[in-house]
Amino acid sequence: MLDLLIENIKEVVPLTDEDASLVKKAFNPVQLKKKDFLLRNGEYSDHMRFIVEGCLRAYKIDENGKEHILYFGIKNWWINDLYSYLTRTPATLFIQAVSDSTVMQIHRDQLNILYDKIHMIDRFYRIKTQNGFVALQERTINSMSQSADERYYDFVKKYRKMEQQIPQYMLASYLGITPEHLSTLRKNLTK
Amino acid sequence: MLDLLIENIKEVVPLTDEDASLVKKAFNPVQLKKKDFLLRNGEYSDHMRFIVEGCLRAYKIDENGKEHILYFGIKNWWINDLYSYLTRTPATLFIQAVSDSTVMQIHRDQLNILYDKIHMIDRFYRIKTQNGFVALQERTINSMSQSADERYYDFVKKYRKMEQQIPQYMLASYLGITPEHLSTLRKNLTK
DNA sequence: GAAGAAAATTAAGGTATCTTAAGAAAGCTA
DNA sequence: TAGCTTTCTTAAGATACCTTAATTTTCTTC
Repeated sequence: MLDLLIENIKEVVPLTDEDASLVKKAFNPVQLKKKDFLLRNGEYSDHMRFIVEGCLRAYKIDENGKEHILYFGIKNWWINDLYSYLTRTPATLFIQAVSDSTVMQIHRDQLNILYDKIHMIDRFYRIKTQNGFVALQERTINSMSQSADERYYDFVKKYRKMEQQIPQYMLASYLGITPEHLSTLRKNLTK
Repeated sequence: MLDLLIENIKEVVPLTDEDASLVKKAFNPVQLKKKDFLLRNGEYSDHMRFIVEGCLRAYKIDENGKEHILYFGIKNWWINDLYSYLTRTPATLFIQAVSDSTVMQIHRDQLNILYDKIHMIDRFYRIKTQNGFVALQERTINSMSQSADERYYDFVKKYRKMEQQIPQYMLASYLGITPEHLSTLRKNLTK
């Protein structure tokens, strides 16, 4: 499990063996059963989290009680309520296991120590966050310029693997439409 | 102009005088008249850019020829087509001056040198990007869970200053609605 | 493998936002 | 200040997507 994490980092920045060993010591595993919560609205998010196995979703519940999924995460992805983590305020997001999952997490205090000791850790999270920003921006553009069926079609094309792991009503929530509407879209697409 | 830039960095990370001097040498000014482009679709985005004065917008034109504004930037903000910058692919965004503006920019090659020399520069962009990510995520949530008039109301409340600098049709584009619709929303709000 | 729970489908009526088009207001430039 | 261009408004008809509710299908659990 730790090896996957170190590999993930080394794909982006170099680490000495000593660095890698420091990193390994700082992370702890969390096991989640399907539907378990990694984080709930109102709790503090004091960890950065890496998915070793499984599938999770980050979502928000609005004032009308509706769920809005912000993103999914699978093996090798990072997932968090970054706002809550950075500002040390209670989480506004829920993070829940879509299937049985394993996550490696590091406490903020530990990570801050690593930032100071290892220049490349700062760089790693810079690059990861930049990539995440770009992906989120892409999504923002698409949700502004495309219709629901185009967004659905693109999602399936891009994340076929993920699409097979998650129920349709979650995909609908991610796409910003109702499950009923997604259902009729699918019917019309296969016609 | 360079002082504003250094101040902006020092608000987030410490810099020695020597560091600051290296940073200063690496940035160059760009003057823009209203409606001038800092970047156009198809060009390469080889610089990171900091706004010293004025107001700019980053937008995309979709396949139907419609503009979608991703964000505005004012004094003290960073603005770029980060995707293009990071992947060295032609820009998909336009960045244009909404009013006469001054921008300080650094070439990727120069910035990469700074990253290696100054740990704190890696950290600075990590933190800036994390903040940007969080802001973009906030926007994504709002566009999924709020109606157009709520989004308009929130924007005005949050960015009163900016709202006064930009024409309404740009605000409509940012909010993801037509200028006609924004116009009717405004009429109904003040009633 | 039966019973209950969760998810997906279908369809009818409703609403937010869009499209088109035309006219009014405001902002530049000579 | 006049004339031209850009921006904003108004309104009517169109459409994408929503809401509600009932039915069917699939998944879970004992």
